[in-house]
Amino acid sequence: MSAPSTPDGAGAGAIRVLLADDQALVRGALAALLALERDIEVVAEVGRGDEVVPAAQASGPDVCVLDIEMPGADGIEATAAVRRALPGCRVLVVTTFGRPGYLKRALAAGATGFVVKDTPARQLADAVRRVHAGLRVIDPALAASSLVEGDNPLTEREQDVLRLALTGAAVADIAGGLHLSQGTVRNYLSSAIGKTGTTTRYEAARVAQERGWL
Amino acid sequence: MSAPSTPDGAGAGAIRVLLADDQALVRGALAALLALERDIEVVAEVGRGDEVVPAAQASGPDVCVLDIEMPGADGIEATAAVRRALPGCRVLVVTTFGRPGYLKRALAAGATGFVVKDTPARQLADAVRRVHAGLRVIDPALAASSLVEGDNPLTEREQDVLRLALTGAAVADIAGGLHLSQGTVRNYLSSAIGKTGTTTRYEAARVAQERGWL
DNA sequence: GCCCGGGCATGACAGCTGTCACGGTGACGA
DNA sequence: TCGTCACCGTGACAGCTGTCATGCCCGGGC
Repeated sequence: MSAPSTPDGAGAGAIRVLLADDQALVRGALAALLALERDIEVVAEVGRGDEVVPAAQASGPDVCVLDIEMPGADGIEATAAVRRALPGCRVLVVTTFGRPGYLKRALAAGATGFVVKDTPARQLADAVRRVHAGLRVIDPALAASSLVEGDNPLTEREQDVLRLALTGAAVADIAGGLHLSQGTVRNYLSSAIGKTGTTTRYEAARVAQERGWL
Repeated sequence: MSAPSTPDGAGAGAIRVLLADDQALVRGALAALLALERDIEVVAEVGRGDEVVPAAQASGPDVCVLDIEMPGADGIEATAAVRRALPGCRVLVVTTFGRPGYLKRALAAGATGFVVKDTPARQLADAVRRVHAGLRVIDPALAASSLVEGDNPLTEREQDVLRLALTGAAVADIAGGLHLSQGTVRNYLSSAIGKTGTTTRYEAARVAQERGWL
């Protein structure tokens, strides 16, 4: 495979890529996949969100390929941090769950591309190239459902109580954790249940999470 | 990298591998990783559990590398089906969640190996070789926690009601779905809550799922 | 200055959840 | 034959959940 010229005129240099995924096997496999491309070079691999920026600063990638669910910091936080620390570096988010809420937050955080792990493997390298060229790479179906779903209707406090509800905490525990009264917590829960169209706080939390609202 | 001789004396032939994972990107990346090994050949890739046996029959793999969570049939069902249909074919289960319950059921279904996606990438090929040689490949930490946790204490009916509880169904819905009275359902739920050491049916269902009891 | 929304709170209420006691039936193993 | 276990059921009860009405305070936008 011949090496194409890079859009910014840098000549024969390969696209330098940093990979972040908490699963070592998946990360290594993705590195192997990208290493097949002569114009792409994997220069760093990390397994935690909070290792992305230090590793990027040390290795100087052109593109960061980031999973979302990682310890230390999630991929969206890492995206924002990368954009701040290395403005010339572009971010491609690669995630298991194609959640419209994730897509929106990723783009808001500065990601150039967003693909899900259902994507055919051969498209990953192309996505990296396109992102490197400054082109948007977003799964069309996901973009469509993101438009349909609209913005997150939950207030900050509603999100707070739902996050604790996800852990199975009782109203009294949530109240204690957020320094609110139990009645207030019940009001926020009830409101969140209404906005998600569910009947219990557990369902509300799950649906909010699925939509990327949490 | 030189090709080692195979343990069964088949000579220079590479180990034929079938890959099953519902995420195309992960599946393709794993195929790329294994394809780097001169003694391993990926002969088929499928994305659904119920495609495993037909594909295996068509391609004649020595080892099937199976994810667990797949549409059509999960990797444990696929393991049992492969062992029945092609007794000479060995199975290596590769999964995201290292759940002791999964491990036990996978081994009971006939899997020779069981690794989690936290495994370093370079160990996958070695795991495939060892499984091909008939050797057990099991993550030691997982094996240890599997022994500690003991068997699944839930009765069939308790599992049934917890599965429906996972979907957020109310007692009346669960009763209707299983043709039981509401009181009976509450008794089973209460018993399952006790056995999982939780306080709500949602937590009980989640914990049971985490332990591989569901 | 007014209006609106979010945050926070109290209180009342209907219905649900989970626990517990008790009991019948059938299968199975000793 | 007996004991045990799972399955199934009823009923009572305490406490929790979710809804709803109502109201205050504060900050932002018009």
